[in-house]
Amino acid sequence: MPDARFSDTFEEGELEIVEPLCAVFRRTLRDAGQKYTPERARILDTIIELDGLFEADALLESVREGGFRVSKATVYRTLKLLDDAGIIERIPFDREQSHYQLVYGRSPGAILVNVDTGEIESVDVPELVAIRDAICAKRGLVPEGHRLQIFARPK
Amino acid sequence: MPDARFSDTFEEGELEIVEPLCAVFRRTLRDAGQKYTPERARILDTIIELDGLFEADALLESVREGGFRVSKATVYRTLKLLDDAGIIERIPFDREQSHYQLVYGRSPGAILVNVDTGEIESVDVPELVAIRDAICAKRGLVPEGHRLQIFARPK
DNA sequence: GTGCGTGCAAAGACTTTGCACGTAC
DNA sequence: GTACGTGCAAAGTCTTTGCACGCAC
Repeated sequence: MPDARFSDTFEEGELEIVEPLCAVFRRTLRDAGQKYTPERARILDTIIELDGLFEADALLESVREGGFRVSKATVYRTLKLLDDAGIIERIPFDREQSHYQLVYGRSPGAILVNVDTGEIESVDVPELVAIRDAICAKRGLVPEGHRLQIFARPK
Repeated sequence: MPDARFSDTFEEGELEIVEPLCAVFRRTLRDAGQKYTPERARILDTIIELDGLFEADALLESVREGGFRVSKATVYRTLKLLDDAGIIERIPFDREQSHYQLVYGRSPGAILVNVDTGEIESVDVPELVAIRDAICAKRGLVPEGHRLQIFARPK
């Protein structure tokens, strides 16, 4: 199995990533006195392979492909670390398990949910930032982030 | 205790409600061959008193005030009915229980979350509809709804 | 009178945690 | 060598469900 610790499969046409994600994660961990283990590296790598939009159990399954052994607990613990590091974002859903999305270095967008098929797509919505900031400014708040979910069905 | 079945405490300056919410609910139930029970009436009334933004356990507690006896199960079952009827909307949150919001007759808006205090406010964002519709149109989808959460902290 | 609704407790789904062992630094 | 991390299984949280009884229509 490949050693994910030094790979960087994250490539987006839209914007230039100056630093591999794994380096970001490693630095964040080190700054908190935490360790960059093979499990954590492998999990981040798998998230990138999944195109950055996934559920915890699907991630676990993918991580285990090829015989890599990880526990559910480690996956959940790593997801929380990645969330805290601002690399991914947890997206809670109705009557379903949470989804997670890669967000680091991407412009904040929306989740488009096809209510017929359950299919989920990530959409860029740059103008949301202005809307959000205006709402916060009016109340003397500093925006920390936002999340938009759009539900739709085929015509 | 007051009989909620015939009261209508829902009043919004912003828009005119032509029909009491309880009447909407009652009609929806009847159309589905279901019954308008005191429990259901009381729960809807309490939601209105809570200004239409609440969590399931807070609702249960409020409903029980004054000695009214209801089970948790009935509250959850009624919430699902109200959601299906388009009167309220379930809003799943991170690492927390879901929140619910009164939406019937209101323009679709956003939830503003103060990440320091956990306080939650409902905000009108009419321009979201256009954004949403444009995204759906581009993909040949019919919009069913949307949901925006904004996270902010005091300056 | 019949079918839908209710309460209770138990089950469920997803996620988190305690503990003993293992390993990155 | 010393935290910190891991796996396992058990516990937690919120929510849903099965069943017997009760009530709205």
